Amino acid sequence: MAVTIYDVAKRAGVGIGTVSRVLNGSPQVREETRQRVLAAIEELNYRPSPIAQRLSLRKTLTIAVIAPFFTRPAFVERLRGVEATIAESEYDLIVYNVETTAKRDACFHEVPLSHKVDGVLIISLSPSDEDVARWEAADVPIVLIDAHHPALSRVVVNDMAGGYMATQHLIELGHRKIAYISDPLVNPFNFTSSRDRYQGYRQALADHDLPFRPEYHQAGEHGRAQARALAHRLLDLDDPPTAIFAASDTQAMGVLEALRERGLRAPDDVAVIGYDDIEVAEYLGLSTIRQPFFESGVIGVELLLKRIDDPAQPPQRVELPVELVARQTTTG
Amino acid sequence: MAVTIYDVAKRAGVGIGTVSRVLNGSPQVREETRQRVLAAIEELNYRPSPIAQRLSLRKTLTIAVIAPFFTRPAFVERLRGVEATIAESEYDLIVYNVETTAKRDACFHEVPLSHKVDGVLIISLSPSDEDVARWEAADVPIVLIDAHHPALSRVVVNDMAGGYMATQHLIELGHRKIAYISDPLVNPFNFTSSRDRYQGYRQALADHDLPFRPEYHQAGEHGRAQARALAHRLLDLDDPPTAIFAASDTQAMGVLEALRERGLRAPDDVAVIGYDDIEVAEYLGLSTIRQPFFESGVIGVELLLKRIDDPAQPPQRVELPVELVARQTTTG
DNA sequence: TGTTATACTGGAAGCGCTTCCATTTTCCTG
DNA sequence: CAGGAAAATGGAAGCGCTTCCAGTATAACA
Repeated sequence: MAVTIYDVAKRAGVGIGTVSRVLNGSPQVREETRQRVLAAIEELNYRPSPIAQRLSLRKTLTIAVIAPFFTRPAFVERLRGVEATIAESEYDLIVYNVETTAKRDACFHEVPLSHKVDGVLIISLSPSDEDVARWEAADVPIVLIDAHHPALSRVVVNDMAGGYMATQHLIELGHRKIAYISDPLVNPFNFTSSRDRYQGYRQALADHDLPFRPEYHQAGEHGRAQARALAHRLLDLDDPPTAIFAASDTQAMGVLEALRERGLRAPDDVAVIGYDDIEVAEYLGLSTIRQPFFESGVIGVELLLKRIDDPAQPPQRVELPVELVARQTTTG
Repeated sequence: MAVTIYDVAKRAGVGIGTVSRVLNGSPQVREETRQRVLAAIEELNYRPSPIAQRLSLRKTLTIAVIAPFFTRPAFVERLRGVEATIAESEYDLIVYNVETTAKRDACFHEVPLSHKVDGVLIISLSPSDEDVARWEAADVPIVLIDAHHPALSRVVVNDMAGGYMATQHLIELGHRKIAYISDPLVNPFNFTSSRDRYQGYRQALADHDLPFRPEYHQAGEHGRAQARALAHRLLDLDDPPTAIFAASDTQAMGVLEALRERGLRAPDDVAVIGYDDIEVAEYLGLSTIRQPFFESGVIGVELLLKRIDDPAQPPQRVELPVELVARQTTTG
């Protein structure tokens, strides 16, 4: 049915070994023979079967990415970086979107052991020791992006520094009553960013001799609506904060919404800073902490491909910088 | 190295045919034998090699999606629908992100002929007759989402109706001077939505005996910043419009930005309606036309899988409804 | 011219499955 | 308990490649 290497060989009057050699650019083919084979390939419009190649090579030439892509805008940017880098390699990219812990567990269990991929990229989901042990037995290279495990290669940003930076920015603007709105510090997905940013927030307060007030930390499910409710709770306090640091821009939008509902304005009444610098942040004039999403995807893939080529590589940790982007919601 | 079907067969004291039969749930295996095989699989922690299965079955069990995913928020929603549906099937999903016409052409040329996939989903990119002819020769099922070609199955929304609906909404609110901001009607990616919505816009004007004024249609590259510039141009007109219909919410945001820069307010000074109902539209109080992105992805996959199972299926066209979402930027 | 090193080439074996066909086992029936 | 139909099973062939090894052509040299 489909054209195979045998058809090409017959047409070119050579053996299949020779065809294979020209396909793979082996130098040990006489130029004249190569041309003949190339002509036959062209005439038959032949494309080698990737499946057969993979079986023979004992490589899948594909890598998987497991991520909660679509629940948060930032993941899309990371995926762009991943796709762009994979596209330049000989690998295919297969994607698994995780929106529930059940799906995460299923992916964690099945994907690395499925013989479907040569490596796995995991975004924003930190595996347990048990997961990692299971994977090591299977000998599948794994790289984390925006997630943590000491035994695995990973590319991260310093969320603690980011939290510190955001808080310090507010302090430098003269604020003393600074609240923090985030996801639950402990959550089923084991997202660590809210926790790390919280550490930075606490540290910045401490370094500037500001007291930490438990009621100034409000945590709830991720989302604009939830953050809005948390902001209202903060503003209802007897001694409400004059500045709010939200653990993501999405949440910061909820905060802005709450302010608007009360006829309050940022930064005059309450300063607001978010985290991520998603697309709309600029439009909203939202101050934020920018992290290099696209680049994290690129580097994650690079680490993974390197690991696949040389499994002896020790796990590597790459830390990317974050950057303060001061806009109107803090500086007016 | 890896555990193969032979290892399982030996361990269970059966032939490989029998192991294959239990793997594939064939009924013609004695229960006792089945249990023995299952036990061996368990003990050896065996997983069949998908590559070998695929070679033997002569199916790739994977489908590709080609899309300009990341340049516009709406695509992400569609991708979610695609992924969710694929995840429930036995297929893998491999993704190609298209951000340039060169990449699009490369994907259009290579992907369907590559023997890598059993079917292809194309989002928002309309192929040429030549493309389609080439694909038909290769006999690869193709389904379009939000794109058009008479010979291919596709799931679309009625963009003309959407454009009509948006315009009529503005007319019903009393507006007579209604402008339209869109992508170029003819563009390298051959996106058709701006064009179709334009038709609807024109038709609604005509049906209500309103003149079409060429200067009220401003087209430019997609993007908030570009739309902002176009809006300024409209507002600089001697007789500026009192309402602006933007062909996407992203562009509507640019319009709102321009208004803000002039100290104008929506809807009092200028009413604004967008298209898509992306996430932030609600936050902004932006009136818009909602289309079922997620569902379009789901249905696209369903059409494709049906087509793969039965290649005799004639091409099908599924039209999804659009819906007016009236918010503050038109109704105050 | 013969000899030998070197450059090319053909094709069998093997990758890990599915499936078909032949063979063996089990189960009825009389 | 024999005989035959039905159920269960084993394993060869084949999917389309790569690669290794053996063999053949070519070139270089004496």
